[in-house]
Amino acid sequence: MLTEQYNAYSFLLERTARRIKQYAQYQFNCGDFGITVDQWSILKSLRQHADLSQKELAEYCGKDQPTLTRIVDLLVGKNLVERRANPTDRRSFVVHLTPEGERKIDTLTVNINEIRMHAWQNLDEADFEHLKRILNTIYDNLDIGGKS
Amino acid sequence: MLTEQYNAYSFLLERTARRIKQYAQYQFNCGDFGITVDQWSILKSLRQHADLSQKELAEYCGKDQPTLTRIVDLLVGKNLVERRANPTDRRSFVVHLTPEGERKIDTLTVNINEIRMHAWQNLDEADFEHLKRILNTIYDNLDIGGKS
DNA sequence: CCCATATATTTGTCACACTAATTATTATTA
DNA sequence: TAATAATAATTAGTGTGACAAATATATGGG
Repeated sequence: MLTEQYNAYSFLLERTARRIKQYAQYQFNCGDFGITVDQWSILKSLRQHADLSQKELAEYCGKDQPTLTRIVDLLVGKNLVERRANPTDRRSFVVHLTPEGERKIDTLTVNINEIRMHAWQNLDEADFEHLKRILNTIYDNLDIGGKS
Repeated sequence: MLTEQYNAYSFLLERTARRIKQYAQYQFNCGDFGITVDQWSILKSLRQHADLSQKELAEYCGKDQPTLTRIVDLLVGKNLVERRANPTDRRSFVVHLTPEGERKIDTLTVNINEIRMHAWQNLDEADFEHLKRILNTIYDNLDIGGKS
């Protein structure tokens, strides 16, 4: 049965993704960063695009809205971001980095970049290009709703 | 900042893995398979290696033991597997496919292989080889405990 | 045999993903 | 304008992942 191999590839991909996250989270914990890997990705997104609405933030980070709501809850609890009224739409908030959030980013950026780098040892530019193309191909193959 | 790109690669990999699982689960739900993607991977493992202990099963599936315990609980609840006493070690069980579990596998295998295949359209053998090598390299780069 | 240590499983807690349903608000259109 | 549909955010429910602690059993050295 030849199609069995696709199961194997899927497995390999999921396993590797889990390991990347697990490794990063492990290092986060060792360094007492006081934050999870996913929370960090929200902060980083806000640094690059200030004051996004939760919906925009969800899309940008590739998370769904309920998940994003909860992550924002946790970040609010840590005083790293705050919800501000959206002047043009009272249904939505904009998520704003607090000064403490800004400081957190400045403090951790170098450490975290170094942690992230570990995954990619022994690989070269050509590998990255391959990987990027392959992953994007897969991603496009699986567009369920066609909402993009 | 050059190291930022590694964040992007990590993001891409996690996003693609999520999408693969999400797509498969979506199709599982559409087909009323009555089972999750992870539960399916347990059943498949048992088909290939009958009557593994939970620890062996966890290792083989790449899940940790508490997670596996809970998935087995769910499968037991659906009468697809059963826990049997391990004759050589009273601490452990062996997980055994019930006739209903066997039937479930036979019924779904063809459908699921087809679902899995969708992810890999527009890719060729060389791509698979690249991907496999790159993912395994990353996996090996991130061995935390060195327990393998 | 007794004790310390190791192992297999379970339980508890927190975080995240997905679905469905709810609420409040905005946009549309009849 | 009034009714309807669409949208942003939330909540609830289930499943999964990681980690720590608890329990029961095995195994080794004295």
